[in-house]
Amino acid sequence: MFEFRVEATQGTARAGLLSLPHGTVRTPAFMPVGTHGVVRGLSAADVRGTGAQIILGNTYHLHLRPGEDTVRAMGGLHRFTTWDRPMLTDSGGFQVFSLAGLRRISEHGVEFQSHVDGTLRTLTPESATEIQATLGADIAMAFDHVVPGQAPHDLAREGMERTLRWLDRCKGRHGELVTEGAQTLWPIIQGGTHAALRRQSAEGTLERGPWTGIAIGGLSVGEPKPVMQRVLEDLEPVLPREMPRYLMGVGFPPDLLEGIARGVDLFDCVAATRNGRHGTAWVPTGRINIRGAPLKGSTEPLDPECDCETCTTYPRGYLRHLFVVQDILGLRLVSLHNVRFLVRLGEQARSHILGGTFEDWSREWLRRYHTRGQ
RNA sequence: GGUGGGGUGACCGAGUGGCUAAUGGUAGCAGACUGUAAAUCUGCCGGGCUUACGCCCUACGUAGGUUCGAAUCCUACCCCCACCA
Repeated sequence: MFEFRVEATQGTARAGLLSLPHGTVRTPAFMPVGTHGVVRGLSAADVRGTGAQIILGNTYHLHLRPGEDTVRAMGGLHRFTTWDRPMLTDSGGFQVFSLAGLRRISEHGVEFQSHVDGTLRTLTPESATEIQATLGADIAMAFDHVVPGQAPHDLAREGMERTLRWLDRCKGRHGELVTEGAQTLWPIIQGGTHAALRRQSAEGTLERGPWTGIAIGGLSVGEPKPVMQRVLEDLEPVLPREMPRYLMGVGFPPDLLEGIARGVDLFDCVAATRNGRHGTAWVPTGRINIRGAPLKGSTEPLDPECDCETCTTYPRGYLRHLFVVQDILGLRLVSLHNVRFLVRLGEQARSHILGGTFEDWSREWLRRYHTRGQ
């Protein structure tokens, strides 16, 4: 249980197998985000059909609705959602960042004004851990303090140091609550864009181990892409080889490949479903605006190279029509494609790492994506 | 035939002497979105010229008129709607 085995490497890119209570995840892998216990707009069968091996849920959102006790009473997160494969719950740490303005941070924890009904809710390292233990995903995340990408050194240091102190509390509570083998807790590296802080965060985190996996948080929150890549490069040699690395909240297709090249094994991102709902689809030649005039009347598949339901069934002109008339089917179909696109990108990267062709393939893939096809 | 109301940019619809190339919507076009407060948000939206500040044309049913100045006031005409005969 909670084993990770690196099967092959190419440069710093890795292919591996992560064993979890509800199944094994072949990495690199993209994890669709199901904040409220649903990958927005998609059924569990839809998500299974994309080849996704593991999905996320969110502590803060599931705590508000329906409440972790309700989830437990219904048999836990897997039974609740009918998703029987591995799951991970995010701790609510990201909401410290995304709900800035609705929250107040102290050493004790974070006081949120619920975005649903305005009531005051407090999340602490202990309660976030308890909620996640009750929800019962395979992996729980430590409650961290995320700061913006442009955060100055002092603020980044404060967030990073607090995250370490909170990690001790999460770990302590998790040890008390969770039966060995039922759920694992992963820590999160912070430190903003500051190399020394990142290294300090990684070392401090590893000292507090052992861990079955480690996450890199606080990236893709407003900093330039080269900065994110530099942080990953700085961190790579510091992280133990036999530990899965999860880059939180990333990303767009190129970000996946750039991350994989720098040693990342797991990703999650809302962009696949959000962009899908907003009418942007990813294809090998870049992005496509589904509502765009050029798609009117087109009988081409969205992505001729894709094997998803959307691309093998509906022409572009029809997908555009669904967005124009604002039918919910359009949101589902494009979300479905985008999720499949990222999942497949992970699958392709994996097979190229195993075959020793990752670097060339990746370079060509990125060139084509950025060139924007005909 | 009479009385009353009305004709505004692709559409709906404000405006009733200067701040009006004309409020708002809709449609259209373009863009953004990275551990989900998002089926959301932003920009453009008469034509031409200019890198830009800006400039020039055309425009509020039609034609005339009043005025320094009119979508807004006056006259005639055309058309639409309601009610009465």
